[in-house]
Parts: sequence; structure tokens; C-alpha cells
Amino acid sequence: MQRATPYNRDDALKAAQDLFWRKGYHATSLKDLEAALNMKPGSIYAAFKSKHALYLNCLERYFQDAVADLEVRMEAAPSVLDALADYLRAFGKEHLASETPVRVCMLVKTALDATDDEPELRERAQAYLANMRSAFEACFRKAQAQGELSSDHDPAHLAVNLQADITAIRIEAQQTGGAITTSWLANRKAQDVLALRQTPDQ
Amino acid sequence: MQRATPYNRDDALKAAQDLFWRKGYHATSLKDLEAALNMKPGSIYAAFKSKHALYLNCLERYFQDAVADLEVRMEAAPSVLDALADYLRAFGKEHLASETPVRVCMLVKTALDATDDEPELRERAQAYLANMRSAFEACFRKAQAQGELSSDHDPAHLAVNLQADITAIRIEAQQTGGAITTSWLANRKAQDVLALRQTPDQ
DNA sequence: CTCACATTTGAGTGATTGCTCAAAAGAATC
DNA sequence: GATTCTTTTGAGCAATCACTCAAATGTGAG
Repeated sequence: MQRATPYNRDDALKAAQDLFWRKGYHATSLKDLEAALNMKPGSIYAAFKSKHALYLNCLERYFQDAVADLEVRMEAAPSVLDALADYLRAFGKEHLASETPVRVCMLVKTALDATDDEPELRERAQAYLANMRSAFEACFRKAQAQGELSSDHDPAHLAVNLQADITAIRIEAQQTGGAITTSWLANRKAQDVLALRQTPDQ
Repeated sequence: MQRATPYNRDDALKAAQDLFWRKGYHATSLKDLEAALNMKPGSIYAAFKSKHALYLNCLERYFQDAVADLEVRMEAAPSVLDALADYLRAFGKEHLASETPVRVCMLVKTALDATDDEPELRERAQAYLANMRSAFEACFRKAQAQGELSSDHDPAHLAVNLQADITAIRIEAQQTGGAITTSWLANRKAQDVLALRQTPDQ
């Protein structure tokens, strides 16, 4: 009986997240996970307790990555609206083979896929999505504070709209596999964001 | 051994479609189907051959209903753009308990949920979605023919955008269960459609 | 009523599901 | 090197999966 090198928790979570993201909760079997994590069932359960708990762990990881990505983008950009427009356009870009292809947000996919048998999956996904929405709302508030966005607009509403546009672009991206229609759609939605900018002192 | 009354194929398909639509392909077991269709496994397989084939049958049914619904709406409306705007707003309306609640389009859900193990499900769903997109494109062409829409716009692009907006509204509707944010979003996207209308003889 | 046919039945198929646990293997301490 | 502790192993668990088929039951023709 040979022993594998002790598992690396972060590598395992990353692999599990990618697998769950691609196949969804129900279609992913423990056999699949064993292969992806290179771990035997006993090790998986010792480390993550259950398939359910492992999924929740991956979901949280995904969410935190998403929040971090948005924060980095916002800090680096001088203009909020430009940053959001770039954010949208990024989903429309064809990705190289080495990168992760653009897929539907794992939070959205989870919320859609979860059945009444696992209410916790849906609830957590929706909670994370609400959190992301608040982050977008904060972006628009910042744009207002910087005089880039008229105070006539409701940041909460704009956040709803932005999240909807992102979801739509990503669905288009996943289904077409990065065709030109996706980049066109992303550009169009990005223009909608930029059109919010108020012409100064008019 | 008692015998049930012979099954009604259309009723059974309707029940199966609703169940598949709600739970998705993987999460729906034959036990679930037996209960929903009130049929024993043998009868189900005699009538529909397999779970896979039954799902494809339901998907086609769903698609044909969707096409028929759009056609009815377009025939009844004097203005194409008004009809499309109404179409969008309809997804934002809170539905009464007796009606089917607004859910994510079954075609989209199928395309997202399908794994590489069942490529046919994904392919068929995407083919139906492409067909719907063509129908939207035809609507915009009709609007151009009627002078309601400037010929500057590309109907194919507008169709992509419209389909994206519909998907986004329905996702919002399903997740919030028909909250006011959904109707707000639907109204906003409807306004985008109406904004395409060219002011005559300007 | 009798017989031939069509349809439903439901126990049961092998395969797979998520998951467990006693034993084996390495690491750490003395 | 002996002992203790931690971690991995993988055969195997009960339950469920999609699915089958011989027998039971209804239906229609003569």
C-alpha cells in the first residue's frame, strides 16, 4: 500500500472548484472528484466532511476571488465607469488556451441548479450574489462622489442592471465559446455604462 | 394488480416538462418522473424510450410553445417594438399563484446544465436558442420594413442583445421570486427597445 | 363468450451513488 | 530504534440510479 504525498488544501479546493464549476453539483460524482483531487474517498471526507460541504467551500472561494478581482480593478482605475466598462469588455474577449475560458458565474449557475433538496446551496449562492450587487452599488456611489455620475441615478438600480448585463454576457460567452457576437454584446453593454457619465458643467 | 387509465401523452409530456424545467436533467430521477406522470417505469419506457429521449421531447415542446407565444404576440400587435417591449415587461410582472411563475428559460438552463456526457442536450438547446434568435431578428427586420426602426441598426445584433436582456430578466425573476427589482429591470430593458424607435421624418 | 392483441404492472436487474472505517504507512518525539 | 500520533488507503457499505421483462389486465374483433 503506497501513500501519496500529503494533499495541499488550496490546490485541492482549486481543482474541486473548477470541476464543480464546469459540471455542476449534481453531475459531479465522487469518482470525478477523486480523480481531479488525486485523493481517495477517505481523504476527501477527512479533509472536507462531505460533498455538500466541499461545494460550499468552493463556492466561498469563488466568491472571495470575485470580490478580490473587482477590488483590484477598482483600485487600479482612476475612473469608476471606465473600470466597469473594462470589466464588462473583459468577459467578451476571447481567451487564450492557457487561460480559464469565460464561463457563466458559478454563483448564478449554483443558484439556478440548486434544487429544493439542497436549499443551503441556493441560499448561499444568492447571498453571495447580493453581496456582489452591493459591491457594484458601492462603485456607482463612488462614481457619484467623484462627480462622474449624476446623482439622479439610483446606484442600487444601476447595480441590478450591471449584474444582469454581466450575467447575460457570460451566458453568451459560454454558449458561443467566445464568438464575435460576445465581444459585440460586451462592448454594447460597456457603452451603456459609459453613457451614464455626465458631461461636466453642462 | 390494478391498471391505471391509459396515459394521455400530452398531459404526461406537460408534467415531465414542468418537472425537468424546475429540477433540471440530472436532479430529476425516474422516481420523480413516476410520481409526476403517474406512470410506472415500464410504461414510461414504452412511451418515451428513455429519460434522455423524454427530456428531448420536453425540450422540443417547450421550444414550440415559446415560438408560438412569440408569434401570437407579434400578430396581435400593430407595432413590433411595442410588442417586444411588452414581451420584456411580461417577465417582470409578478404572477398570480395560479399561473406558472417566471423562471429561467428552459433552453438556457439546459444549455448551461448539460455536461459533456450528454452533448445532444446541449446541442439541441443551443439550436433552439439560435432559432429563437432568428425569430427576434425577423421581428427587427419587420420593424425596419414598417419604418419603425432605422436601417442603421443591424437586426442580428439587436436580436443578440434582446435575447441577452430576456435571459437576464428571467434570471433575476427566478432568483428574487418576482420582486420589484425584477419589474424595474424589465421596464428598463423595455425602454431600451422603445428607444430604438426612430422619430419619423426628423 | 372467446380469443388475439395492446398496454400496464412492479419486482428486480447490474451499475453507480455518497460515504465509512479498520488497517497500513509515514512523521514526530523520545 | 521504539512508541505515539496523524494521515492515507481502498475495499465495501446501504441506498439509489436508470432501466427491463414476464406476467397480469384491459380492449376490441369475430
